[in-house]
Amino acid sequence: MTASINDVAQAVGVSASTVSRALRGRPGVSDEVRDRIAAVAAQLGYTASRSASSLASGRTYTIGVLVPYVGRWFFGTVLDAAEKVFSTAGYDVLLYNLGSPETRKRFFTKLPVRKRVDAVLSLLIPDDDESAALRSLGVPLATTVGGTRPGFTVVGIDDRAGTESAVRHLVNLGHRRIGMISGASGPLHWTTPIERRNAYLDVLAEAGIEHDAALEADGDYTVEGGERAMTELLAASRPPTAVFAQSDEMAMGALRALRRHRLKAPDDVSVVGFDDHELADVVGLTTVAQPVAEQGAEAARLLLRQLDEPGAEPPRHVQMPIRLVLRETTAPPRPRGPQ
Amino acid sequence: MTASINDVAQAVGVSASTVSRALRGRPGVSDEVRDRIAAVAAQLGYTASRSASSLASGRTYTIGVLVPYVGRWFFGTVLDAAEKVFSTAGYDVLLYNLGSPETRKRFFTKLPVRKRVDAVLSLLIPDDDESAALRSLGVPLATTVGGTRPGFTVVGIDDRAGTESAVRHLVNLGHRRIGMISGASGPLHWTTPIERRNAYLDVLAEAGIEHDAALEADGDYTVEGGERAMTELLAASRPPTAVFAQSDEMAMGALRALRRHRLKAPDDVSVVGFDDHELADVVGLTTVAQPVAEQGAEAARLLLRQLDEPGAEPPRHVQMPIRLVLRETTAPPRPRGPQ
DNA sequence: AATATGAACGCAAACGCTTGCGCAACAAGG
DNA sequence: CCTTGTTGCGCAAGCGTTTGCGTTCATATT
Repeated sequence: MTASINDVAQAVGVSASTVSRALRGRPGVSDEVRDRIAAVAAQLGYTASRSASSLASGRTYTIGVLVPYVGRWFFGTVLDAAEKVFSTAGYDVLLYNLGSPETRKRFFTKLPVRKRVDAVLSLLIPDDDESAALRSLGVPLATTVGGTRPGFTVVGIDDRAGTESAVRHLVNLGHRRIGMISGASGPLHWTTPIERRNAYLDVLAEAGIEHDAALEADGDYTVEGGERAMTELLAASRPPTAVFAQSDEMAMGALRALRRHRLKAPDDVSVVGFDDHELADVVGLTTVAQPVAEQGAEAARLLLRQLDEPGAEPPRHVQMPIRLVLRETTAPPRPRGPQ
Repeated sequence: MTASINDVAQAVGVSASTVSRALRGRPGVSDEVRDRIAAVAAQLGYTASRSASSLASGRTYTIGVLVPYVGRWFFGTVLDAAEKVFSTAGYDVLLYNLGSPETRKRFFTKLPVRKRVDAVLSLLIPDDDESAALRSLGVPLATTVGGTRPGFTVVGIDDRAGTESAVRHLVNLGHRRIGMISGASGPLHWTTPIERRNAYLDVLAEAGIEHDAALEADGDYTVEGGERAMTELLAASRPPTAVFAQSDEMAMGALRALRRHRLKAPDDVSVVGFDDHELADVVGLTTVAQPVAEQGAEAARLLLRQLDEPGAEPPRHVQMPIRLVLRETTAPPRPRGPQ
C-alpha cells in the first residue's frame, strides 16, 4: 500500500534504523546520508506509521482531551486553543465527548486512552474514582475547570474575585434585591458553582443585605435553564431588581425571559453574566470576562512542558486574570426615580 | 506496567490468540473459556493496546475529523453530534483543527492520519490537491459542508431553497432594497456562499428588483465581519431597508452595528440570518434553520455504514430539510408609514 | 469400527517501527 | 606505528497484537 520504512531504506541503500534516526533528527547519521534519506522519503510520500512507532517507542505523540460538551462555547473555545498548541508541537488530539452519564461511564471503565496518549487534558472534573482511573494511566494530567484534584495541574481563574466584582458592581449601583442564577445541578467535585455562590453570599453580607433564598434559582448552565430560572425569580413575591448569572449563557436566557415578560434590562432588572461569551457584546451584556482560550492554551503548554521535562515537579495551580466588563444590562434600580 | 495480553493468557492458562479471540467475540472459543478470560481480563484491568492491535490488524477504530474552527458554534455542534455517533459505535475521534493556512498546509503535506484512521469526516472543503491527498488514504470520506467532491459522500442542505425562503420573506414584506452580507472570502471550492448569492440574485430578479452591487458586503462568517459589513452597507448612498446575512453570526454582527448606529431591527432595517444559531432566539433573530447536529450525526452514520459494508456504493449526496423561522428582526419597511 | 467433520485451541509469522549493542573506518594523541 | 576515541552505520531483538494454518480431540456419519 503506502511506503514503509524499509522501502525508503532500500531505495537509499541504507538500513531501516538509519532511516528512522535520520528522519527523527537523531544523531549518528552523516549529513549527506540524512539529506538523501529526506529526499527519498519526500519523494515516496513516506510517513512513519504512528501505530508502529508508538508500539515500539511507547510514545504516542497524542493527547487525550476530555470534554463534557464540545458544542458549548466555553468548551469549544478551550479545546480550540489547546488543540492549536498541541498540534504545533507535533501532537495529535484524541477527543472524547463525555456529556452524558453513559458515555462518561463507558469511558472511565473501558479507559480507551490506556497506552494511547502521552497526557490528558480534562475539561471536566473527575470524581474520586475517575481521577484515580486517570492517574492509573501514568501520564501527566491537567484540567481547566475549577476544583483542584491530586495529580492534576489545574489552570483556572479566581472565581471568588470574579463574582465579587460582579455582585459588588450591582451593590454599588444601589441594588438591594440581588438574585442569582446558578448552576448547582452539575456533577460533584465541580467547585465553581459553590465558590461563586459563597462569594455572592459574602458580598451581600458585607453590604448588610439579608439573604433571601427565593432569589436563587438553578439555571443548569444553559440558555434554557437561565430562562426558566429568571422566570422563577420573577414569580417571587418580591422579585429582584438585579441578577447575577453564573454564566453568560444563563444570563442570555435570563434576558430572553425578561423579553417574554415585556421587561427590559437594565430598566426593569439589571443582569450581569460571567465568561464574556463571544456574543455577550452583541446583546450588550455586562459580564465578568475570563480568558477562556488562554486557559486552554496554557493548560496545553503546561502539559507539554511536563512531557519535555519528565523529572520536574509540575505546577499545581495557575490562576488567570479576570475583569468586569461593563456594558448595557446594568444600571441603578428604577424605583428611586430616574438616574 | 499495565497488563498485556500474555499476562491474561498466562493467568487463565490459555494462549494469547485465544484471549484475543475471546475478548473480541470471535468464534473458536468455548463459552466456558470465554467467560474465564473475560473475568480475568476485568480483574487485571486489561485493555488491548490500540497501537499494537491496529498495527497487527490494520484497523484503527479511529476516525479523523477535520474542522476549521472548533470554537465556532456551527462546527462545534456538528462535531459534538458526530463524536457521539462515533464513540457509541466504539470509534475514537482524532481531531484536527485546521483553521489557519499553516496548520492546514502542514496537515495535508504530512498527512498525520495516514495509517491512523479508518475514515475521515471533513468539516472543511478540501481543494483539489487536498482532496486527492485524502483519497490517497484509501478510506471512506465524508463532509457536511457545501460543495460535493469526488470520492466524498456529502450531507448538507439545499442552500438555494434556504436563501430563497429568506429573501422571498423580505420581498413579501415589501422590501425593495435588500442587502446581503456574504462570506465570499473563504477558501475556494466552498460553494455555499456562491449558491446563496445566486439564489439571492434570482429572487431579486424574479421580483423585478434591480440588483445594486453597493448592497453586498463581505462578512467573513464572523460576528465582527458582519458588523463591519453592516456598517459598510449603512454608509451606502441609499442604504438597504433589509438585509439577508448568510450566517447567524454575521447577522448578529449586523444587529450590533445597528445598535451602534442607534438604529433598530426591524424598525429601521430588517435582518434575517441563516443557521438558527443556539442564541438566535435570544436576540429574536429571524433566520432559516438547518439541522446542524443532525447533519453531523448523519455524516457519521454514513461513514460507519461504509466501514461495515466495504463493498456497497456509498450515497453521494444527502440533503436535510431547512425551514424559515420567523422572529422579531423582520417587518415591513418603514417609509410607507406605520404598519 | 473406521472415517469424516467440526469445534477449540496453540504456533508462529507478520505488522512497521525503535533502540541497545557491535563493528568498521578513520582521526587524533602518544 | 600502535593505541584510544569518535563517528556512522547495520543487526537483531523487541513492542503487543492479530490471524492463517495446523493439531488435537470429541462427536457424528457410514
